[in-house]
Amino acid sequence: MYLRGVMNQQGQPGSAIEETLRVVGDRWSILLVRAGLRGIRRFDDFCDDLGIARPVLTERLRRLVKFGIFERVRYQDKPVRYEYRLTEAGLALSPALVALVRWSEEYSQEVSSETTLVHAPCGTELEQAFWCRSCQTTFGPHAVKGVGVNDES
Amino acid sequence: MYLRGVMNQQGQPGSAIEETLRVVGDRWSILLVRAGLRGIRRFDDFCDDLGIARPVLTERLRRLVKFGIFERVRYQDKPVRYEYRLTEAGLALSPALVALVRWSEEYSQEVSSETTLVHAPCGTELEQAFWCRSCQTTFGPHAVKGVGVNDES
DNA sequence: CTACTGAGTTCGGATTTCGAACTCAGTCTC
DNA sequence: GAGACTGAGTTCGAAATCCGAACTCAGTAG
Repeated sequence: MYLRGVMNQQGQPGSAIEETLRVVGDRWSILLVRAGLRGIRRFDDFCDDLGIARPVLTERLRRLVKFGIFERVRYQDKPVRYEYRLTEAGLALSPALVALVRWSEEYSQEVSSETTLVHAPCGTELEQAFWCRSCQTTFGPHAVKGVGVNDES
Repeated sequence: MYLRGVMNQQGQPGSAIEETLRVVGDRWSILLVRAGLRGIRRFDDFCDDLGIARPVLTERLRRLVKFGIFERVRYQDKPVRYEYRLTEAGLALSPALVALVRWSEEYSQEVSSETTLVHAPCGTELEQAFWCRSCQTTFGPHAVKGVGVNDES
């Protein structure tokens, strides 16, 4: 097989997505982002909502803050209290989340097969597509070059 | 099939995405899917490409097979050899992957900001959008109802 | 004075991950 | 036909993570 410029062994850069998954690719981080999108901001609320262990939550939030996905905001002074809010970068993870939710709905028979993701203004179930500004068209994953979907085969 | 029966700690069913992340939400699984999309199929190639430890790869592949994302295919008899191919469900994870790659490129500090994802026919950098069949429009994450993106704010 | 809140820390034990070396059947090279 | 090689794993002990439960610390409320 041919490796195209991706060195991932020791301390090498690795591709962008590998770094990203090193930050966000654990069992909790994406769930934390989702909780953030649902409006959860406080330590104890994350804890209760996800059932994550406190020390792990502490460490995870610290890391997500460090990588600019959440920010730690003082929201009260008397007893000093902080909460965690998604940054713009954190919000920008929502397409990935939506894709995961859609996949979950389609391939996990389990439980409600009710559609949970809709276009807010009209209530229609949403589709996810790629958009080409030049061509003014939408297209599916097979016309994407770069993840390797269409490399060789 | 697929994800039926995945429980969280307390034995509760949990929402669809929680189950999904329980299967796919670790440091390696998504990278394995990506490697699969890039055409990698053999045990040793996954190993070399990702630098994943062999015992972990064994366990991870077994799980992904169990949940219908990869299938284990005998491709040779003389010495019996198996390889791992993405199933349809596995391929269907590509939108999530693409979303992550795009996010990585845009927000991940470090490394080249060269565009790696393009619309194959024309070479334009792709955008990712949601598509409403009823309205015949694309829209961004803020018009999505269901992940909580539009709760308050 | 006591109880409670919120955001953490500390603890010891259980689980997961790691790299390196080993296995095992068959095949290729000399 | 002896030795090296291949591919798909296992086995090992050490190191890193994860866990729940209990504790801390500042301030507030009764």
